[in-house]
Amino acid sequence: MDVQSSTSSLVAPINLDTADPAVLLRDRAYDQIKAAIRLGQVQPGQPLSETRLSKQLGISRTPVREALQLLAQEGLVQVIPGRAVTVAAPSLHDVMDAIHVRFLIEPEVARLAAKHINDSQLQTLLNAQAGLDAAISAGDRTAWSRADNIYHETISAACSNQLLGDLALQMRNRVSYLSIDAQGNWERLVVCTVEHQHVVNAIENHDSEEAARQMRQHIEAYRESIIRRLSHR
Amino acid sequence: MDVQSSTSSLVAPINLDTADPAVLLRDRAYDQIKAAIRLGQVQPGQPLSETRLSKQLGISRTPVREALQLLAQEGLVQVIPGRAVTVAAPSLHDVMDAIHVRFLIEPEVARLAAKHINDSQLQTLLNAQAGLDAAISAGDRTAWSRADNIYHETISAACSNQLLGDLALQMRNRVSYLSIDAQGNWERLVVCTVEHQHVVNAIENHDSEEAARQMRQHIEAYRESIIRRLSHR
DNA sequence: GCCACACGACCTGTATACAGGTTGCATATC
DNA sequence: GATATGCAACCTGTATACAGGTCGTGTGGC
Repeated sequence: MDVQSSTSSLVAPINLDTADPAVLLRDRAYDQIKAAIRLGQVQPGQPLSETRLSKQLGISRTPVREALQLLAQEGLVQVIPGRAVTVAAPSLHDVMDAIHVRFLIEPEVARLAAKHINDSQLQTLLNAQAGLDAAISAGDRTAWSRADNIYHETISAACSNQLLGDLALQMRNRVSYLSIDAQGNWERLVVCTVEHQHVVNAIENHDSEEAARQMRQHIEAYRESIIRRLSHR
Repeated sequence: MDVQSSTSSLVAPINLDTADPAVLLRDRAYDQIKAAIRLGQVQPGQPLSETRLSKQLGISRTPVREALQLLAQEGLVQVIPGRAVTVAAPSLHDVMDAIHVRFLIEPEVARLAAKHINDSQLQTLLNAQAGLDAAISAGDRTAWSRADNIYHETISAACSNQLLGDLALQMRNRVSYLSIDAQGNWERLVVCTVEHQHVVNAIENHDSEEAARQMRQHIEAYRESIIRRLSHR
């Protein structure tokens, strides 16, 4: 079967009438394409034709093109000039490089978050953790993934260094859509949830060093789970 | 005087005949605009009109627009949707955030570079250091800046983690064009050159820990020089 | 049966056209 | 003289048009 068949529309058309016209089409296209990649609706290596996407989204090529370039800058798609745009298919080496960066950045994000988090953010974080726990109990991968996103976004937002927080999210997004990632491995998700709880506890206690330590452990465990999974095959 | 007067062309027209047609106009526009910002030919806060730039470069708005969006993603320009694109004018807080990230990343870059640098890269690095020394002796700011760029680019390239190296360069570019930066302060440049030498020595000896330590000290000294300079006024 | 080549569909990169909104200035009004 | 108002230039966001190149297919030759 042709994987790039246009029979299955990867993205829903953008409703130009109801949506807020102040939101740029570029940004809406960006969100839709990014979501499609993260939900695994398009596989790594698969081509993303500007023309086809623009038809599916019901807008012109220009905003689609701009959205793809944003995604390329973030490493989610790969642009081969003059030929094609494909969903990025990072090598194992690339993945390890990204994890290395996460290992440098995220413990510091957690440390700062423990210091600077405000009440409302803390509440969001606790809710996200509760969502992770609930998803584990219910055996619901999708719900877990959704809560996980909120979890990481909240910590990043709480770290009081927007640049650092954004980088942390970007590094995470670079690999989180890959099948190599935790999503596929239920046992890893269970352990991961416990690790998350440790970080939350430290942040709730405003214990910066502990938060950093727990996050470091979390990333390290994440790294090892990937290595283990690969050598397993 | 009108700072955005079009009498002084900020960028040179792109020669469409001689240049390699395989290089996208977008990338050439990107290089030109980036250079203009880094050379201080356009000041932070100053508007960059797509229309005017496209006329000055002799190309259409499309590639100019794409170049500006790349620069926006890297934090060199700020886009205010529907209104204007301006040269980014980061606040002191923003600058400190970027330095914080550099403090996390660059020591690791130096550590890895000490491990993985190859002979050709090492030669380039030694040449760059010689260029820094020579520029100091000659009192030539421009030459120093040029050698400094090569210096940092070489270390980043040598660190064997392209993502990390690219991030390091990006964080540096975010602030290096500001007047707050070292460029304006000759004494800082002299000290900076010595610090660079220490890093080079460690890398040449393949002493990873020492390279990381020296780079950490370098960033810390850089941070303090900025604070000192600001409180000075 | 296998390889070379030509054709055609498609796609990207760039240019241009159009619409809506913003800014700044000049004029009018109080 | 200060403030409100209307207008005009300009600028961005989006759509569309055009040119060149790439890839796959199918045909012809061996």
